[in-house]
Amino acid sequence: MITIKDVARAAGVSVATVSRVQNGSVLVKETTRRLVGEVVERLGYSPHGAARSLITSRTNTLGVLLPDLYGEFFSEVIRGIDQTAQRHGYHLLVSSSHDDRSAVETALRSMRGRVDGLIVMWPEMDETAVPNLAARFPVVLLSAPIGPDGFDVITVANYEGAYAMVCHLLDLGHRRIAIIKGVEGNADAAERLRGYRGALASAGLGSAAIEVAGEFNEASGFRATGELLHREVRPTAIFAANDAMAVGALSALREAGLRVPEDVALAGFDDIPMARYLDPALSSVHVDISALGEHATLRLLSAVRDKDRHEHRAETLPTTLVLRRSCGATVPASRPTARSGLATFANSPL
Amino acid sequence: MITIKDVARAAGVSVATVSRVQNGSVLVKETTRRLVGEVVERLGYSPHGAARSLITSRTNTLGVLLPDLYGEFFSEVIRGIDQTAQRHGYHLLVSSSHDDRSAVETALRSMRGRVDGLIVMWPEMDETAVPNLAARFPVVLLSAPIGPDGFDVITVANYEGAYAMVCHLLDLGHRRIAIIKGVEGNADAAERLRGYRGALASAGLGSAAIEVAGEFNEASGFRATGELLHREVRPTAIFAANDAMAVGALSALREAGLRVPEDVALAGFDDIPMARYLDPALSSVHVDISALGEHATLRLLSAVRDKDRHEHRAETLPTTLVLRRSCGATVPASRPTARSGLATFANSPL
DNA sequence: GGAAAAAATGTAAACGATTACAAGAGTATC
DNA sequence: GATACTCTTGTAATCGTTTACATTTTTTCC
Repeated sequence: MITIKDVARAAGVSVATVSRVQNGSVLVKETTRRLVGEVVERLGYSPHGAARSLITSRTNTLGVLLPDLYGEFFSEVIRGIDQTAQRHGYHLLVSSSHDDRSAVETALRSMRGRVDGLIVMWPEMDETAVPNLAARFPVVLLSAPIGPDGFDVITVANYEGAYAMVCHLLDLGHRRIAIIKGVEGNADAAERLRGYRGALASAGLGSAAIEVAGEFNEASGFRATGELLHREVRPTAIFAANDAMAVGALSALREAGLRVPEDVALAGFDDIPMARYLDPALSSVHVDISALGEHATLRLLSAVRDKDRHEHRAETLPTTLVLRRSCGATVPASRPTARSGLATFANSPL
Repeated sequence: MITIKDVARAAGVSVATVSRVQNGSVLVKETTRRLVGEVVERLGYSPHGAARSLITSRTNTLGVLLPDLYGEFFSEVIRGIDQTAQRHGYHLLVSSSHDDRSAVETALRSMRGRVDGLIVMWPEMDETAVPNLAARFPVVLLSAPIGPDGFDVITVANYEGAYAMVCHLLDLGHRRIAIIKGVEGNADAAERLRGYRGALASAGLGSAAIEVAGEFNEASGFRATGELLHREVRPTAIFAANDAMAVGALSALREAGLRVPEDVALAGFDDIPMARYLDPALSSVHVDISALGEHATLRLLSAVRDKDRHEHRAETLPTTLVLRRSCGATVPASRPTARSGLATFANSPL
């Protein structure tokens, strides 16, 4: 492999000069610059990243720790992170499947000296994990249920979104509204549940809650819906704590011969890209998922570059209600309006 | 930041000993091992990745270059890569948006000394780019239209898959079958088109081809379908060269008040996870997308570990026809069978 | 108890870059 | 022509590890 020494020798200059040319230093005569440039080109030299990182103590890389890489949600998060990082000249080191504490710690250790900062999405996290996270390099947390002591935290307006959606279902006249809950111990799931309960309570229906467990994936949404349909008193509306479960619910309802929204209304959370293409198109609480990644990256870059001046804060991304056919709002079936079918092309990231 | 020297000093041993303990060398007395271990723990030491890479010339990281990170297809590819890499103790450095030559070259340069090998998905690549790829580190190409001289290449049975799907549509009695083509210059797109033409030709319909341009995304599928519907002679079946375009086509057909499959049959390619949840569920040429990533990773790991013994080869992943409602096969609407709706849970990776 | 062998530890040279500092080469000024 | 600049280049230390080799300590065996 070609090193800087090879280039220096071939060009008849010192390694310092080659280094200076590579880094665009002004202290190089034009003729030398050209000479070295040619040799670099001819030999196909590219600097050794690790060596560079070692001496400069900057890697130009950001670490990303996600619970999983499966599904549209994480895909969108990564896309947001990647776009932003790339725009600022940073690479991405990704790692997934960190459900338990020790897996996260292992991943963290292995990142030292490889990244300048880290984005961690870990909704199951609790305060006891904090000490391990801090004091290595800047960290931005996504969906973590803790305050901004030591890191930036970015969350989604889960409570408000769920509250609004359930209120909407109430407005449509539903009184038996079920929720398919998210993963136990997951911060997003907990807040969405709280929003659901809050909305029911505000309508004086606090005791009418119908709650069934789910795990944020299609299969559990399918299963949970089957369970709901076997109860004596069937719900007239189902609010799934995320879209993946809503997709499973939709399959289960179709399978049971029930029409959506006529027999059972359905709503989800996240507004993943797929939501608008389902039939009926899925009403959901819209989250700008890639913006989540983008904000996280911007906070992290700020922390990385102004280590001193940067101050941590907690940020909450707003949610909006996206009403499509599945919840039985007044959107006509055959000719979808701006918010449901076709016109989504206008504001979709295609 | 804590370095190995700090640990050595605190433990009253040399850095060599600390290093040995860290790497589980057998040449360490048990008591020393414990002592050092405790100090490491107490100080929260973790070795510096770049320093380690520099001296060992192994990074334990694989690079991944994709055209994009958007959509279910790439998401699945990455998932396959990640799972496999992780299982073998490797990290992933990802980079996206490499449509043109120079972007790829830049990305390549910046990877030296940061990765042990590279997976490049670059369907628009041509032979002239080969010299730049080789001679740095092991490279595995996905969907590249070139032979295995210098790297491993993994492709999908595009021709066969498209051929089979179009034959199926012919079997169903369709005679005016349109194709929404993929990106110009894209190897996968070209092969799928060739399969379409081949199938028509085999039925003596070579001159009846109806071809319209597309770009592998929902919007272009929508647009292309609109175009098809405005022709004097409407096709009775549409074969989209990938599922994303089929999704757009489905929206356009629904929008035009046409029933699928009764008025127009529809089929896609890739069988992305979303396909089974559409209504009607989308018939598609199934590609085991995450297996694509997995195979690429395994080939690369082999190349990385047995640099000498490893020999390059070209591998083609088989495709299978997945018939759901959208193409008008004999799958009943209300009770989906094993291949279409519900039962997909059984073999899906949920 | 002492020599030889085995086991444990330490010393120091790498790895490939960056960069402070020193030094050499021009060039303007008197 | 010497002095004091500026501009360009080179020398060598440094980053944090690993590891060959040297050295010390412990064990074995007679």
